[in-house]
Amino acid sequence: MAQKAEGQPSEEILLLWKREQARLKALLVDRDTEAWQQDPDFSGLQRVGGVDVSFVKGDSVTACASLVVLSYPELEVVYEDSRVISLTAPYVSGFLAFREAPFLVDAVHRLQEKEPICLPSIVPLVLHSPAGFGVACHLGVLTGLPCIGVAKKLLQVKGLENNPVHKEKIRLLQAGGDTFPLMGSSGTVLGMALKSHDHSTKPVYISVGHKMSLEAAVRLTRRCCRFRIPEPVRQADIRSREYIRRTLCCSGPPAPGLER
DNA sequence: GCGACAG
DNA sequence: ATCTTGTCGC
Repeated sequence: MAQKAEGQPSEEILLLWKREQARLKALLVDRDTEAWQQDPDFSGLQRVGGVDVSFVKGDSVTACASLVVLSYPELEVVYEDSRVISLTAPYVSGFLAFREAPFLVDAVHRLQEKEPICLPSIVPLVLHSPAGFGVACHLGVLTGLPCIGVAKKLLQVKGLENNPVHKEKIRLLQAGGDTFPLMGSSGTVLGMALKSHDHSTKPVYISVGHKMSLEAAVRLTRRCCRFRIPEPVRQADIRSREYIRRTLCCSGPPAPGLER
């Protein structure tokens, strides 16, 4: 039975989701497992991936999921898989993976059968996610690929708050590469705020995904940044958006400037 | 005057 | 997520 893509999920579904998260969490590997992660320059790493899902304006069901693969360290797109999808689960903060991950897993599987060459051995997948057990962990465990969680905003959970103290820490970040830990109320480090390049006001929030330490995740993310948003995720975002524009152009109000 | 909370 | 223009600065 499919869930509705809008509204709140029933308590029953929510319970199932929590159990599934707990099940997957037991399979999570939060340390470095690949040889290239030990190298200061990540030599040996040849591909990095990015995923994103873009939406149609007044539609909470129709979207476009994109998976891109970039060469490393050049950061040029060498593969793209974009397609229109129909979401079945609603968005619930903390459970984003149940809405988006199934389609991302599909894309990874298509990559594996269509372009096995693209992931010689390792494709670390960069994407958005928070601290805890977000999309990066979820996707990582389900695909077995190393993943990194990258979020544009702080997920306010487990004591994390975008309060004046937090804002002050952001203000104190000097140069690209500077970081500060995201300390949860339990005293655990849930992630890192990273100033992704010299001239960005807002940091990016890095959290462990799968098969990679937080330290390596931050270092690699930093190396994937041409602008504030890591290039793999940025390309996935641009391309999924563009795909929607070209494919579903007849929806929504007329574009500004084209009224007459 | 609205509303704050990954996408 | 999405709706949105110009503008200031490197």
